[in-house]
Amino acid sequence: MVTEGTDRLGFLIHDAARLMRKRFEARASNLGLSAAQWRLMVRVTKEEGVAQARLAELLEIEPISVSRLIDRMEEAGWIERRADASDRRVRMIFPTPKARQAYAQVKSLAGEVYEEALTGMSGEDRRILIQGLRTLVDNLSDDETALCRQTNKLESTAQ
Amino acid sequence: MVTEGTDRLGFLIHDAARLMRKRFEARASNLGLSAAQWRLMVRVTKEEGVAQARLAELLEIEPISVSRLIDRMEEAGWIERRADASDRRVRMIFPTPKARQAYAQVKSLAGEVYEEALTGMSGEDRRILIQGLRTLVDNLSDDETALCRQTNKLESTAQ
DNA sequence: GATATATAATAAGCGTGCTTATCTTTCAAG
DNA sequence: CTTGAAAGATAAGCACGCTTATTATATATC
Repeated sequence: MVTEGTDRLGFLIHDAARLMRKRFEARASNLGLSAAQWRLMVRVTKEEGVAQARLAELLEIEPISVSRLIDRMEEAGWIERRADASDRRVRMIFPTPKARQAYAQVKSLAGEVYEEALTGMSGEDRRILIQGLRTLVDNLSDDETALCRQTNKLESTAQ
Repeated sequence: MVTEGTDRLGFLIHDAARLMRKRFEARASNLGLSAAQWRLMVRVTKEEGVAQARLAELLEIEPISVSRLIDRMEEAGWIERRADASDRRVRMIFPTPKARQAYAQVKSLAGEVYEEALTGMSGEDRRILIQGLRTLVDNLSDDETALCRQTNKLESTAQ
């Protein structure tokens, strides 16, 4: 089954992700919040006190990447590490008051970017685009992370 | 107009791009070719002898990024720099025989990844997904790069 | 209880993007 | 010509992802 334009899919998605990140960061530049930091902030806000290792699972990045992302976010005053009394290996991550205050603002800012991105598309086409992206992500997710994906789905329906 | 799931668009596209790059690079690992290097190789193959500054425009990345990408690709034997006789500031970029030989193989490899990504989607949904991504990229492209996008479109229809 | 394995976090170093600054070369204005 | 602006390439240094290795702590097994 050959759909016209499919041979550019990788380039298209790469460009879409890049432009979306760029537009978001331009909007959030006054806050000094990057797209990666925003992704982490969403998780930490929904699940306060989460351990770094769990964050790495949720964000599907490596623990070391979380560690350094959190270094910068802690320095910028977005989150703070606290020791876990029951397991001294663990650092529990909490949003700061600054993060809690900024959350709603950044969320609506992200919504604006999405609306700009989808301008000119019908509701039905938007639905198919989103669903197509979900299918694509499912198709490309490794089997060994399937359990983790299930968990994410349950959470996202609960939000 | 609120379409269900739209509030996750940024996360979805980010994940899709990440997984696609990851899957491609896993497949191309025996060749030692990254996704970024493949994007550049496609351009250089279609337009031999292109200058680095022009490559930066085509790829929509910064000239310095092209410079370092090419450093590594030259070292790996994918491309070569040649001096431009008429303008000694310019480095003309050519694919090596090795690149020409690998091109078809990598192209079909990319096609396989796209097919895996789209598994389970109807032809019509694929068409809408691709068109939606095109719309999104157009919507988010800055006005100052509009001329460049026009150029790209003309080229891609000609391929 | 001692020891082996597993887990949480971090360190070191690389790839690919970025911004800002510098160097060389070209070209245009006087 | 000369001089100054523009353009091509690169350097330096940062963000955010990665792999591989290390340290500290928990836990399981003998």
